[in-house]
Amino acid sequence: MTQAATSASAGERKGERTRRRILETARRLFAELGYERTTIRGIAAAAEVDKSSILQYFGSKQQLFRAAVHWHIPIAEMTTDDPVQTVHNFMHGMLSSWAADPNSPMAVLVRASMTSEDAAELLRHHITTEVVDAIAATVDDPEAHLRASVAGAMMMGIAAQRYLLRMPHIADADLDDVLRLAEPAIRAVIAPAD
Amino acid sequence: MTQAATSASAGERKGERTRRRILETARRLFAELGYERTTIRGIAAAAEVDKSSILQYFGSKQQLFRAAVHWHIPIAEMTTDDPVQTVHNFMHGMLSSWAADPNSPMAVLVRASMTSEDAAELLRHHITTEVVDAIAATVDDPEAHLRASVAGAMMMGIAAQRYLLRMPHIADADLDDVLRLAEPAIRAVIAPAD
DNA sequence: TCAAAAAGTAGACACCTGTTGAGTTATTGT
DNA sequence: ACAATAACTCAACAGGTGTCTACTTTTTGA
Repeated sequence: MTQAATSASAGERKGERTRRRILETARRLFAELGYERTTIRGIAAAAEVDKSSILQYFGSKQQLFRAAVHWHIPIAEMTTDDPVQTVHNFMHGMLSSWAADPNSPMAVLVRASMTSEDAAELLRHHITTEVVDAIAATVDDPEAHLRASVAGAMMMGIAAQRYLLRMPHIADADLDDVLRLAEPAIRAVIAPAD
Repeated sequence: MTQAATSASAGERKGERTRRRILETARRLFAELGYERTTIRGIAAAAEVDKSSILQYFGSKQQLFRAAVHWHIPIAEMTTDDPVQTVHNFMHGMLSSWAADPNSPMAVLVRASMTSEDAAELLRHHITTEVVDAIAATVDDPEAHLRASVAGAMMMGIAAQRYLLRMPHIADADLDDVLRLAEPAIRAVIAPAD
């Protein structure tokens, strides 16, 4: 029982495990409470770690937050020549990912962006360079970027009210029903030709 | 110079003036910073009032917040028989009111609802009973409430990204352009007949 | 096996929070 | 003019925050 017993699975340093546990717990709490109400002491208690360890690993609360909300959107696999299909991919991808994991980095960031300028700037940059630009590229129209932005805002509004705010009717409905109502509308925004 | 000099305009008690100044300042700060980051001391300093006066007038921070976000939507004047007109009234009314006053009670509440369950509950109740139910009443469809909710979510998404998050393209565009793109889409959600 | 390095812990710090209660000043009705 | 009352101010409390430093324990590589 020298080393193999506790360090578990792969030849993974012990620190990696706790680092990941901190990150997962932080994501969960940031998602539930927002940036301000989430405390380092709270994360430490939930992750069964000392508060000092968190600072040791991530430096500061801000840096921990940045690490927690870092995510990647597989744009290449979502954008197609067909706007109908593209809208469906984005919409379904976003909503089902939020449904599967209420603590998804994007949900956390959206929530925090309302009260933290730092978070807002991260979100603006991410959404603009990855989502809006990608959608706009598939739209042949002088207002392509505005159309993509409006469509993105609509999607985010639906996602926010369903998963973050949990508004009565929209949160209770089946995902398919929401998509069935929303998709044609969003398509109308980005597809001027129709 | 006994009383008319300082108590100003109407036969208004002195307390009314400061009460209103506190409320306006609170609205502004709650809008800029959200619920958590807005402090009673900060409001007191900005309103040039002692911190204790705020508690004297409103009891607690929560009660001050509730007073600050209390607003009324003139639904009766907005809903018509024509869904096209109704959608326009709601959309234009909401966006232009946010444009005119960035510290409108609704904007403040939307911002705070992301991090405060108390604020979220206020928003849910207000939106559901006033906006969603009103729109749903004009739609003849078994899914009327869901349709109204999805439409409302879209509107809020646009307003939030334009005025709260200040997303690049959607915040820079003319209001008319945004309305021109968004209205037909939202109409498509609540008017199944078309 | 055993020193070196990594990981984890305890305690304190300086600061800021909402809230309270007692005391002071200004404004009111008569 | 003057007592009654409303409006306001001051100082302090009890609790919570992020972060730092010094220390102890555990894990690691030769």
